Amino acid sequence: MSARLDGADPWDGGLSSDVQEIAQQLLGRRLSTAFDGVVTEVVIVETEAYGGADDPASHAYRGPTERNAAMYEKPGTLYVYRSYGVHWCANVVVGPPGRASAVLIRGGVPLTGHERMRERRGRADQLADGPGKLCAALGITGAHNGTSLDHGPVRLSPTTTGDPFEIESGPRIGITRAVDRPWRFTARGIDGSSLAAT
DNA sequence: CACCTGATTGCCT
DNA sequence: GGCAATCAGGTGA
Repeated sequence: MSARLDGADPWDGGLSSDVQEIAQQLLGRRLSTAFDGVVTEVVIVETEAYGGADDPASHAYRGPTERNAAMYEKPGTLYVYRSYGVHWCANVVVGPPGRASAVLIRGGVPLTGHERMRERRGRADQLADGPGKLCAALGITGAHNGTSLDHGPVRLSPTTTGDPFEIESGPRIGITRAVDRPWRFTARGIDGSSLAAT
């Protein structure tokens, strides 16, 4: 399996209705923040697709709530929620509006701002290899929930790094409902070694 | 209102 | 591998 964006807006047209497709297309793209004048950036290497009312594992399965409100916003909106009362997890809302499907960003490879990310994580390794770790490394918090990934404080690049990779799929992690759906996607072949480091 | 669970992480044995 | 941390949402009395 392979995925290319070819410059097309991944949230437009028919693609928007297929959250699994988008989840795979987000692999290899860059997620970045620039707080206090310091840019931190990772390459997305692991994602999970979550549907709306049709997905028992989705936060939107039981309809709109105060927490999941951002999921009902337009595609390209950032949905951040608190996990286990401790961590933050970031999702990319995908279309169409009102469907409330989103892609959880589960892991990334550090690309820019390693020093700042090490400070935020309090350690030098495993900076972004988990949804909570990734948010911590980039400084993403609930304050950014509902912001635009196109114009907001948290940005998602429209293209991939260009590095070749293969996509592996498997069951989603940490859920108890709809565990049979293989909606977790991992980019195999991206380890950061060939990516520019700063 | 009380209780339970969870799209996790990191420290402990 | 086990388990505590820590809290909002969901469930039920």
